[in-house]
Amino acid sequence: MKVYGLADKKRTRIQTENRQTIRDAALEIFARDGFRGATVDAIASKAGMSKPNLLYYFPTKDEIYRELLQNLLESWLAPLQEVDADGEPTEQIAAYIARKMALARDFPMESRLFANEMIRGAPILLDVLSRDLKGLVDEKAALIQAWMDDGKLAPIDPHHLIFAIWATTQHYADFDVQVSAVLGSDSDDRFSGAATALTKIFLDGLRPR
Amino acid sequence: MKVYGLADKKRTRIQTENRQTIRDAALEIFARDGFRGATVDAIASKAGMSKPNLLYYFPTKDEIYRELLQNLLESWLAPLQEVDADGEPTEQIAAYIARKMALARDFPMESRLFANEMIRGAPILLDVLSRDLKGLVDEKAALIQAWMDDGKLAPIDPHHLIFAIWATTQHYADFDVQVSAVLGSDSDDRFSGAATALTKIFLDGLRPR
DNA sequence: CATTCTCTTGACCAGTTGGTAAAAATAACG
DNA sequence: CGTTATTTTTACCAACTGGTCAAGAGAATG
Repeated sequence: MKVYGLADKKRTRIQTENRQTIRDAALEIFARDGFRGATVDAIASKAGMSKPNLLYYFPTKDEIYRELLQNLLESWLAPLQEVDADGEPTEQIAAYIARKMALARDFPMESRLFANEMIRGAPILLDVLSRDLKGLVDEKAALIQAWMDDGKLAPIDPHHLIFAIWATTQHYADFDVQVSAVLGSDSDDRFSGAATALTKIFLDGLRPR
Repeated sequence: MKVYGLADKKRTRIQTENRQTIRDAALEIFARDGFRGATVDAIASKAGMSKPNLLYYFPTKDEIYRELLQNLLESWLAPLQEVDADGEPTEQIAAYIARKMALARDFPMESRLFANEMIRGAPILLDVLSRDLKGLVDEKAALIQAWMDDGKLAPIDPHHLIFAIWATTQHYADFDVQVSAVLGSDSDDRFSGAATALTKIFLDGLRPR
């Protein structure tokens, strides 16, 4: 019996365990080598099983990749969704930066997987990007714009503001080698230092008051 | 006669042309698929020549990749080097952002190539990162710190400030699909809008004055 | 404990991979 | 124009690629 049927929900204990082991291994490999550069053998080896055994749980390399991206998107959109129209604007932005920063710290491989998919032109995610993501961003951009119109925030194109928050936070996951080569400090210090600096930059900027 | 000798400077017209054609093709492929995902066949095909023909000009896939990274680094460090200790601080920062933004606009594939190398842990560039790059960044960070100590800029960890400028500008090259899926506007508008927004963010921040 | 269902393995396959060798075609040059 | 050096092609190779298949090992259940 094949295990990966899409509507199939009755899973054995072994199935549940092994599928998760495979996901974990695949995330590492895909995040580092990209879809084209990753091999089923490498994933199987990291998962501690033979290639045919892995392919018993997932039918194709493609299917593993798609499932990883699928799982990723939910947790990826959450921090922006939580931006609250009823909150205090600068507080909401600061909290959003903190949430994204925590995500970069705790799930760096997910961030790199996403970056890889973007760099190669988002062949899998393009649809969901221009539908769900665009919808959410437009909605929150409108909210931020309203805050600006009320004079509660300085007027800055809210779309680019959101991009800037994405870019700066994800940078610490995607370019971790570079950051650590330059800073040298340990991982915890880097992320907490980054969080402090980014909050200052986004809220107050560089020009002295 | 082999063509790729390192100390070999006497190049035929055909050699010069074909080596450049290969570099251009390889940049596209490596930037999209990463080192592991790129194939010599794909590069040769994009360059309009056969695989053995390509390998007459570059001995290995590795060699092409290394040469691209080599060429890249010079133009990559330049904008930061140009930050001038004798200039007006906020002006210098703004000009640096503008230079980096122009680079992202005009050389997006170079940016993606670099991003790919970082994501996979910088196996080729790690040394030069922790030597040359760290040296340059530390030097300019000290300069920025001096400006802050003089009260000419608000006090923000200058290393993280530099990272933030890298992240935000390169984002528009590396994540171009995402940005264009969300914004939809044409490329010129995206980049000029980004430049305006980023300058405001970095100089004045979000908190209304 | 026998039987059925699940899981794992080894052997295999066709296509692709990075790269080589030698010959054929072309260009450069005296 | 003949000769030499450069460039391109054709044929090839061993290793690797994603994936299949059938048989065997192991677990679950009556």
